[in-house]
Amino acid sequence: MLSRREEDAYRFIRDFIARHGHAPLLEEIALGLGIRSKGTVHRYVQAIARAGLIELVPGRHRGMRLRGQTPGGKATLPLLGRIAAGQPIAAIPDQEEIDLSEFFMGPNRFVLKVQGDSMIDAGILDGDMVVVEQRPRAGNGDIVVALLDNEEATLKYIRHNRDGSITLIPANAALRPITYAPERIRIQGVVVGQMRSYR
Amino acid sequence: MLSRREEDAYRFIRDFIARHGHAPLLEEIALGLGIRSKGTVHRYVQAIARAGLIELVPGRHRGMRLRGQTPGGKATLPLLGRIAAGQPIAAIPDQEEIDLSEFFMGPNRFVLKVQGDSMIDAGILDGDMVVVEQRPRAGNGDIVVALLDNEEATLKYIRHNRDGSITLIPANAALRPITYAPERIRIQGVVVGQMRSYR
DNA sequence: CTTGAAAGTTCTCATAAAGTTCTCTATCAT
DNA sequence: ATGATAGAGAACTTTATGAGAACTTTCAAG
Repeated sequence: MLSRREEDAYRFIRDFIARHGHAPLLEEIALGLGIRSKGTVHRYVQAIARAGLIELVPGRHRGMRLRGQTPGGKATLPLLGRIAAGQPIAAIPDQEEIDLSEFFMGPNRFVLKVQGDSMIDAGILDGDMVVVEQRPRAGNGDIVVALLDNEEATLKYIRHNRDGSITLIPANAALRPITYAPERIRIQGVVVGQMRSYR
Repeated sequence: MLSRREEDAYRFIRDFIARHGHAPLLEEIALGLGIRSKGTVHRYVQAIARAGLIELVPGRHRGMRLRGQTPGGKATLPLLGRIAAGQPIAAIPDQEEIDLSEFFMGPNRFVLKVQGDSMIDAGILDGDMVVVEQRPRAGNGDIVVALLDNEEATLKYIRHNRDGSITLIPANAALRPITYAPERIRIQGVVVGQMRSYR
């Protein structure tokens, strides 16, 4: 359990490492927190290490390493900023941390692993995970998990037509949209998120 | 069996922790309940602790911790199975769960919001979040955050050439790979994950 | 390989801020 | 009446925060 300033120091260290690629000096932390005494900063760093959030190499300059934990065991990562071609990383002022559980969690949700390339032009690749919210209805343009004739499940864009029929539209130039009678389609859920892990 | 006001205080504490990530001060609770005496609040907090609803670290500022945490706070979603065009959802036996923190969390990681289309063919779209692991070196084919001339940050595939030069390769047919002298490039990190939220 | 500046470590001191313990008063239902 | 519930506030203790001196170790320049 860190105190307020200790937490400030921890966040500073974390962002500093992400931005610079190496840990800050005590004096740099002090500057960042508006403190003049590096002795005080040292005390904070020790507390953070004792809390298990960083690893220390005593004596060594910049001798801190992050550990893969966050305060409170919460699944949060620092949101450093935006990256765009042609500009350095622009800090996002309003939001400092992204909470993975808030990003994806919700009632009636589950995850599916995607196989195939039918949604590749929508940025959903083979092997990706999609977060699906179970829901019997969807809006036009939603990406849905649709069960066709109670046999085939597919991941497609959906469009409800005037005549009541339903068109499932793949995001892949090699595939064609197909229109079905509404009774042949059952919507199992709507895609609300997508994630991918590079190994 | 808390009294009415004790229950009020408990609810306030719970909400406060959910909102701020740390426990409130006695004075903050007092303010929230419209009480002026922190002595009174202290009595309530003690009662709540005696009832086993929170854990106290005596003396410590903000020294409260929730107990009996609802498991709803865990960042896991059920992994139902695979979805592929042409087949029903193939249930994965043993209702697996996917832990978002394990999926993305790790030391030295941070998140960037992507702007632009330079990696669109790699399934990284404008507005996506990428999880970056800070690391000064990358392997061929990794997607990296590269700082060019200490000025421009970009997201590209990387290739190390025989002669020591470095080629940054966009995943967008409209853009061309460019080769740079190694001293012009600094690798800020390697993309280890990507996520997107549909609203 | 030496050496000195820079960085980390260990203290002590001071003050502000927060928690703890009291006592006192008032209301209200039994 | 009596005990449970509410609240105020004073007095006191402990933490949290910060400054800075003195010292040791690291690191890089020569």
